[in-house]
Amino acid sequence: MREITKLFKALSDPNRLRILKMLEIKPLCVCEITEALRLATSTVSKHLSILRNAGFISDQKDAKWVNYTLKPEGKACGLLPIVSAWLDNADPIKSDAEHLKTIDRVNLCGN
Amino acid sequence: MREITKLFKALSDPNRLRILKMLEIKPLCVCEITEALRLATSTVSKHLSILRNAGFISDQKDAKWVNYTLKPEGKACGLLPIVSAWLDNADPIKSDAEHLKTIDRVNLCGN
DNA sequence: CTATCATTTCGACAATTGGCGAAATGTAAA
DNA sequence: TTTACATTTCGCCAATTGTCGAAATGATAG
Repeated sequence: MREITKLFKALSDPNRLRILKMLEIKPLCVCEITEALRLATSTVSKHLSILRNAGFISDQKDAKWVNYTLKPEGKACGLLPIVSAWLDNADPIKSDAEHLKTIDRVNLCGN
Repeated sequence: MREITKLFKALSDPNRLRILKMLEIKPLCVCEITEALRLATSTVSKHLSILRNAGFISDQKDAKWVNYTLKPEGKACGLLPIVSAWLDNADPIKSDAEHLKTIDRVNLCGN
């Protein structure tokens, strides 16, 4: 029961939904997501830990960065196709996708 | 976006999930749900308004009582089959179903 | 018309949540 | 080994949430 409510709590925040939709496009590191959402790094890190803990995403170290990716297996992701389709028409989602094209981790974080 | 997060917030509380599962069995009035969950009536009423507002349930007046029922149409209920299956194995759900058999609104609320 | 009674609304309170900046962590490069 | 820097953790604060009891509501029954 706790597992299940944790899963829905994770989906209850607009910034976390934006993160999931951006990860649908490609894996991203914390600083890229921070730039896209315009939140403090620590805030983004906390959102990511909530999504990871609920089973939606996982992380892999890559040089200086931590890449986050959608986790295709697991109970949680049975919902994602449905939710994802709803979100395509929601407000900041399309502009996030555009914004993402202009974001480059090397430019963002120094090289 | 707000619509969608409202929907997930509604599913983020264990007592509200218990209510949805009980309504899957049969329509219930507030006092029956109150007895099943052992919460204050006002608390149950608020949970029901959150579920109604998110599009999961609707209410019909029936003599002295207000019957709540699952709402089969609407975006919200696309999720329910999936969620419902998860919950079948969750902890208080089965005992709620048993408990429900012994609950009668006429006995509960005087006649 | 009045009284009853199921339900909703209100006000209060403790607990949780989302946000921030600062400090800690840990890894990669020098 | 030491430095640099991306990320996480830690306090803190304001806002939201789940809960209750009391008061308001509103419809039914007498």
